[in-house]
Amino acid sequence: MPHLLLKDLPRYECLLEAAREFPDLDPSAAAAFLHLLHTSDEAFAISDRSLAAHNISHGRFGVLMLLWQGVQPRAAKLMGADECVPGPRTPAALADAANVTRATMTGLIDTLERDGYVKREPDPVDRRQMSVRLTPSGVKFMEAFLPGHFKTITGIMGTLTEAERKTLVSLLVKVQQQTAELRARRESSPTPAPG
Amino acid sequence: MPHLLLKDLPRYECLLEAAREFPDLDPSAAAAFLHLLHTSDEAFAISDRSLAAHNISHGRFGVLMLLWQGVQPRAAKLMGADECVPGPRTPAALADAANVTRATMTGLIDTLERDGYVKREPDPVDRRQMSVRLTPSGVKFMEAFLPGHFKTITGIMGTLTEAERKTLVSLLVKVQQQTAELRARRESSPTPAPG
DNA sequence: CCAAAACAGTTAGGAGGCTAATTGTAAGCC
DNA sequence: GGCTTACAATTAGCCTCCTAACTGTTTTGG
Repeated sequence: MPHLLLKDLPRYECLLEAAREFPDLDPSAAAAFLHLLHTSDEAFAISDRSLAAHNISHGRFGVLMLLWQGVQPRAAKLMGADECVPGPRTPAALADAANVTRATMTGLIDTLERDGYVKREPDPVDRRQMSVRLTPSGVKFMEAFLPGHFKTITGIMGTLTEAERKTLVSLLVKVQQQTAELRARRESSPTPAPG
Repeated sequence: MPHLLLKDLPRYECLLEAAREFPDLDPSAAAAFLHLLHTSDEAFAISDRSLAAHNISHGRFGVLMLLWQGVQPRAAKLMGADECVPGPRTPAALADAANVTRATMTGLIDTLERDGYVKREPDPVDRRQMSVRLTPSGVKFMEAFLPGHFKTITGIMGTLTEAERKTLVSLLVKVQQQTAELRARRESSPTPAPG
């Protein structure tokens, strides 16, 4: 569902051929890039169907996960907290944790509130802030939904052995580090280094 | 830009911990899944900036690539054609190749036409059909844009050796096959096999 | 030969992203 | 105390994707 990606990826031999015409084209890099996006897209689509069957989107699901760690101690562990931390509560903190803008978070909370999964409450101390909480209905949804969703994800990766998964993650982490560096480089120096 | 994904992925030890509470959670599968989507998202964002700097989106870029193979023989090789094939021309064929709906393709062609990169022409034989072609301006754009874009993609994967790229692709292909099977299974049997 | 079905493309309306502008509240500073 | 700045959240408006409904054209078949 998410990006537009070609249905059929070019074969590697074709990239090799094309590289003769385009000196800037690195065939193995292009192949890795295209396969990465394509595979992620497919995996995302499977996961999305699992969510859509319960009338929930990936965005909303992320918010529910973030809120859930404040409700269920065991959920906190899922999200990377060493101990039981309350987790984000304000729209701003949620937006930061979920990596979306505050405006987007407003929209997500709107629909979650409309569906009865979360509730906004004004902060008694700072009247600029709101506090967002899972409703009992939201907690119930997570309890009911998560096991099946975990199975779906396991199914997607079920074809890889433990060792292969480990290798895959280590390669992906390398790419992540590279993208992080590229982003840092671009942010810090719109003017490339002098000299 | 595309999906909402948590900014910080849970660490593997946390997933291991959490798996004690959720019997359906497979820690290594979840880790692989999350890293796959996250890495793809980062790579996509880098590529998207490269495109956005030229006021073009991934969707529009895909359409331009599809049309370009009909103009430039060397471009055809990039797209996986064994020989110089004319490539898709009608909105329906483009939508099919790009894996989006026809309605979406209408919108993409609208904006590309507005920006002067493509042109719609009525089919003289079948008056239901349109024929979409790159304008000279569109061809010029591709010639000017592609080398830099190839460099961007190469940069993203630049941290991996040739061997690592090969390994990565082979693992991703395995996952693709799995997702394809999962999709086929779901499509063919809403009613699971009898007996 | 003409009605029905199939098909190409578009339009209408929805969801979830984004940026930019607004509103209301808190904090800092004469 | 009151002015200015900073901040939280929302609103408004745009983009790209979707599905569903609509328009016009071709094909099919009695």
